[in-house]
Amino acid sequence: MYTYEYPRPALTVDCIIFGVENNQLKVLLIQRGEEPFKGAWALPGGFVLMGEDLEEAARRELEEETSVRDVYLEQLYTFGQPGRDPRGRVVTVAYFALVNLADHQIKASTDASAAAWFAVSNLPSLAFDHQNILEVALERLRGKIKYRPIGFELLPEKFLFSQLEKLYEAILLEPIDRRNFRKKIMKTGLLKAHEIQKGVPHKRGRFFSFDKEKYLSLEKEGFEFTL
Amino acid sequence: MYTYEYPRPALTVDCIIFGVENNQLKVLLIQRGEEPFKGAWALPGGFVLMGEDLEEAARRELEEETSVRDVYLEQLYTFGQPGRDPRGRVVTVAYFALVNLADHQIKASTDASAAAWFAVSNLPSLAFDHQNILEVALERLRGKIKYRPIGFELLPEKFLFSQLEKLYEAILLEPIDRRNFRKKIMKTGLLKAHEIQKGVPHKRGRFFSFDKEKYLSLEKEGFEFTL
DNA sequence: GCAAAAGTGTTTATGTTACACCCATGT
DNA sequence: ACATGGGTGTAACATAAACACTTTTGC
Repeated sequence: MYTYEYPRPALTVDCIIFGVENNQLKVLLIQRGEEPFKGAWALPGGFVLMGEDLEEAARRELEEETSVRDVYLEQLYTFGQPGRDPRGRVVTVAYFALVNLADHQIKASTDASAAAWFAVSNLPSLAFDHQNILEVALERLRGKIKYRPIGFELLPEKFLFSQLEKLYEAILLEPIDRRNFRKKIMKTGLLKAHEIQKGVPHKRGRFFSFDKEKYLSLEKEGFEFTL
Repeated sequence: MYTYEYPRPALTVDCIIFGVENNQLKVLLIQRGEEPFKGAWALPGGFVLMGEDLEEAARRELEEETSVRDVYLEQLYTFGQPGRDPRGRVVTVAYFALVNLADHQIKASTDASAAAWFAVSNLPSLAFDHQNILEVALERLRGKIKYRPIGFELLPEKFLFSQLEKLYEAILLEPIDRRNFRKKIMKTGLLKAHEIQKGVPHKRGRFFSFDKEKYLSLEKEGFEFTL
């Protein structure tokens, strides 16, 4: 009956996957096995299939190329400047993901010849306009972490307060006052206390976890998590 | 040389155009002249051409369908759920625009048979998933107006303080304390004073304009405009 | 003189910042 | 005993919230 008769740009998804390791913010990149930019590092991504929702496509590519599953994923921005891909008109919907490295082993597969974590402060040069995309993602992460509790997605289920603090420092690149930070986070009532750390050559800290259910219900009533 | 051989979704842009009239937040809709949803109200939009950037496409459609030009425009979100268009797979990149109704006369043209402003509190039922898109846009507007000076885009170049205040009330749907509001806005130093209103049957107010240049330079130094 | 909108300051409460010392543990 | 990171409170300061009356004008 009705169909569209227009030339169509190709449509892809690209993923910016953030993780924290050694108190540094890192991004997962894959090394391209094909031309163009063969051998260069790039964001994992690929084509959106016909019956597939955009987020679904992002999750599929994420898993195919990096075996990352069940992570926080959010649409970032759509990049469609003509000329961004030498093969022709390609529009890409970028997603950014937050994973905790402790619980995710990353391995290359499918058409990615290798996958590796790079500190955002020390990136290789990237294929296509991926450097630009990554900068937009970083900006979003730095902005959003101040008013949404997404930082917890980068930590293991149970974490020490010092880990949370160093996470914020790693992302925002500015020092945090330990006492004030703890007061503010504690006042939200969203951390559950767990057992105490053991086997360390100094005073033992307490483990905490983020109470996501409680957050989601408070959020509905207008509560805002702000740093 | 290299080309992509994949089925391609059709790619469109849709625009959510906000304006304020009689202290009410309104959206510009067009009445569809074609099937599907012939006769229904919809967001103005259309196909992205092959050599065209996404924002460029949005501006073109905006002008073709509503003769709106030179307005604030920002990418909102990309909607690509299979089934959102009965004609087949269509992915749309939504943009939202802010215009001041005083300076823009809206007329229908091209394939839109009519264009009209609707109060967001009293919308007709919309074609496709446009109601959902509009809700996302409203959420963005309500969030962003609190931390970026975008409200001024909805007012004429010179405005009274009371207009600014009513604008915020119309968008946020909550009352504002006139004195505190004025103090906060004035403290930014971003309003330029102009002449005094005349011909009104009550005390005359002063006109102000927003100093965008000053804002942009302060912004670079880390200044944040927050309500 | 009345109706309508403009303009203005002070007090109180709340939130934010700055800051330094002792504690517990493994080696 | 020492090195390492964990935990804690208070005072000063800054920001936000609550609140009501007087002014000017056209009719």
